Amino acid sequence: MTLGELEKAVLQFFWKYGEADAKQVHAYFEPKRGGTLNTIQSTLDRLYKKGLLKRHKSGYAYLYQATKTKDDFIGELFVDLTKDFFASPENALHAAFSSLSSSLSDKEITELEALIDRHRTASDSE
Amino acid sequence: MTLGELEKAVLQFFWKYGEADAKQVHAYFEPKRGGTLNTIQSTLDRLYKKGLLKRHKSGYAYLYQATKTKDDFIGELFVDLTKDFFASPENALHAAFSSLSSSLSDKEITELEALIDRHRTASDSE
DNA sequence: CATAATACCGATTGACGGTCGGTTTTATAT
DNA sequence: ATATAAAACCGACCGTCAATCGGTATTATG
Repeated sequence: MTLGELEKAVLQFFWKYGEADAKQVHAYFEPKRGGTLNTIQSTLDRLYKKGLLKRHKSGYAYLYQATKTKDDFIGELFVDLTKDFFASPENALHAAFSSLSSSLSDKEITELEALIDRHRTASDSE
Repeated sequence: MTLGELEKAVLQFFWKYGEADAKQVHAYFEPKRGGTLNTIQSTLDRLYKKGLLKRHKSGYAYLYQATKTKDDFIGELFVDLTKDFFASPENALHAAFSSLSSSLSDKEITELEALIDRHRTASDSE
């Protein structure tokens, strides 16, 4: 699943603002980058067909919103593009952390550790 | 930086086998997927121009090898494709872990934690 | 039922990976 | 030095896909 620049920007829009129709999305992007309403509609439709947006009619227009949270999207994206290189997402996560760790501050490491502890506790109680 | 199927496979080859010339790479892939030596050469050249392979002459041919470890590559790839969505790689790593954590076993979590501890210790001693 | 608002269709453009034939360059052997 | 074999390099073509947008069909509403 490869995403274009506009597609990524539009996804970001939905994670930030929630729900919108093509007209609203266009109003948001037009000052920043130009382009017609049609272009936005195509992009919305492409993201819809890719399963990244869902929609329902409201009056004339469709109202779109993201199907996944940003975190889940990133998680899936990560799995998707490491699957060609690693046997399992765990291994890939391990690799990514190893590589990135040297640029992480102690604070960030502590936060990540806290996140891990939280998960372990949650999983213990199941 | 987007990689094609063959490009990914060739990178994997170099991480596994180290150093090789076009002929050797072709010999490796021909039984699996066909294709001429020229196709392999183009791919090698493309990866070279992308900075993912380095090379030096040896006799007639160039000997290629990966410029980055697999882990570093994955780390950079991760940064690359999260930079459109997150302010910092740390946030992205956090998100990816949050999303993926539910599918991690306790053993995997413990390993990740150990990895983190190791890094913290190393950084303390600097 | 008219019309305004939006969806939908189709064509075009630009990148890019994959593919490979043909030509040029170069390392080696005589 | 020169022939030749081996590899690099060039250029073309195809398929895919995101971006773009004009034009037409559809549909919600007054």
